[in-house]
Amino acid sequence: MHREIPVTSLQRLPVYLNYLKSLGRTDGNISSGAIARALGMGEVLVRKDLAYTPAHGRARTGYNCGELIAAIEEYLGCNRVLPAVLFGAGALGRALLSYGGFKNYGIELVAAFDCCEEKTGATVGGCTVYPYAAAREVIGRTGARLAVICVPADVAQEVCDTLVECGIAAVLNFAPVLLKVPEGVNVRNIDMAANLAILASQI
Amino acid sequence: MHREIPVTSLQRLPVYLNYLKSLGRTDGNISSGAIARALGMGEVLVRKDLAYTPAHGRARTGYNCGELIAAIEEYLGCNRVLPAVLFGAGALGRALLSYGGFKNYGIELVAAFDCCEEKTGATVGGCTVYPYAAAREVIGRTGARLAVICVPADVAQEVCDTLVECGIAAVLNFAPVLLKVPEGVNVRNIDMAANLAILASQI
DNA sequence: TAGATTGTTAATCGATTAACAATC
DNA sequence: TAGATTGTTAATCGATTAACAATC
Repeated sequence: MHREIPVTSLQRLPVYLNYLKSLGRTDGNISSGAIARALGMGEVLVRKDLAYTPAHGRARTGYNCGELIAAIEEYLGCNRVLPAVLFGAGALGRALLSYGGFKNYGIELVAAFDCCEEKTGATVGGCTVYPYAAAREVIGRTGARLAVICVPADVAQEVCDTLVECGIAAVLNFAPVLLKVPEGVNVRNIDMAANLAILASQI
Repeated sequence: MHREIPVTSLQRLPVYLNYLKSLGRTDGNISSGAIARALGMGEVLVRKDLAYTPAHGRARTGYNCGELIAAIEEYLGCNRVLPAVLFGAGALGRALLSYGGFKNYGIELVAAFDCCEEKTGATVGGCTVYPYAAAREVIGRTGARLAVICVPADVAQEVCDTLVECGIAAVLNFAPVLLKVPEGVNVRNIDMAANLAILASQI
């Protein structure tokens, strides 16, 4: 029936979701054309993207706002609660632990880890910071399959290897290194400095 | 001669740069094939990407490591120092202010702004935190054309409008909103929660 | 020279856009 | 009904990959 969603489409779903939520109304309809104009994209693209979700538009009227939001949230899995762990309780790590935005997508940071003894034992954003040695036990106990890496670049691969061993299936990596992982483990990289550099080079 | 670089290629240049630097040698040669294997990409793609920079490989020997690093750095403008400002001195903003990685790309955060009076006046990562009212003066004085937005989603557009008025040409936006900007202003978005959600949905 | 590697031109692949029939 | 809008099939566009001549 439907082919698997392309990553490009998947990346746009949270954009639609943010926009729809920002409208602040769950009743009434909205057309793909209206969404497209608001976000500066093609309307066919919007319809194609939404077709991967359980959303179902109606000719002449468009999509019901509330239903559309619910459909995207269901597709992205915002309704279940998925536990995630974070490695590296530095400034960025602690910022992420304090950040409330993950719960909108049904993700909860349940534990943090740091190699530095001074940081372990503390609680940040409701998460206890454990030493690395506790990783296997805590990951096993919480059932986390999702991890965030905020450690310095030179130890990121080592940390990642440990995570994979502990059964982590997906990693959001903030360290500026390309992590080597076995097939079946999914990695997304966010290099904030590189993103700023790309903008700078275009000025 | 050369067409303008596609954004996809531009995004890979920092990846090559990180990898080459991680090798820790500036003498000796490296082939596009070796880079490709290490990073899991096609070797023709690597050569095409590098062809946008001033790098010049030699048949049979490949690229000189030091020259290649220098060429990518030159292309990305890592050698000049470009001033940038940051809006929103919350946990994420402060983490970015303390982060040392921008200087590798010739970018320096020179000032921060926050609407909260309690935060203004402080110094984080060598940056003074100013009130919003000082934006025009400080941006004018520093000559910053690059800005980072770390404010909550509901005020991001407002902050962005101010920035554009102050002559900012490029914005790195961490708020989960699609910013409306006039033509000629470049925006890149980093939605950290959405990135984690994309991974989570694929588990 | 022979062979490895570059740089470039042609082919392929996938994503976006255009066209349009279905339908409310 | 007429017209707006969806969902889908075909066309286009751009990026990646393959093929290959140049060359060190």
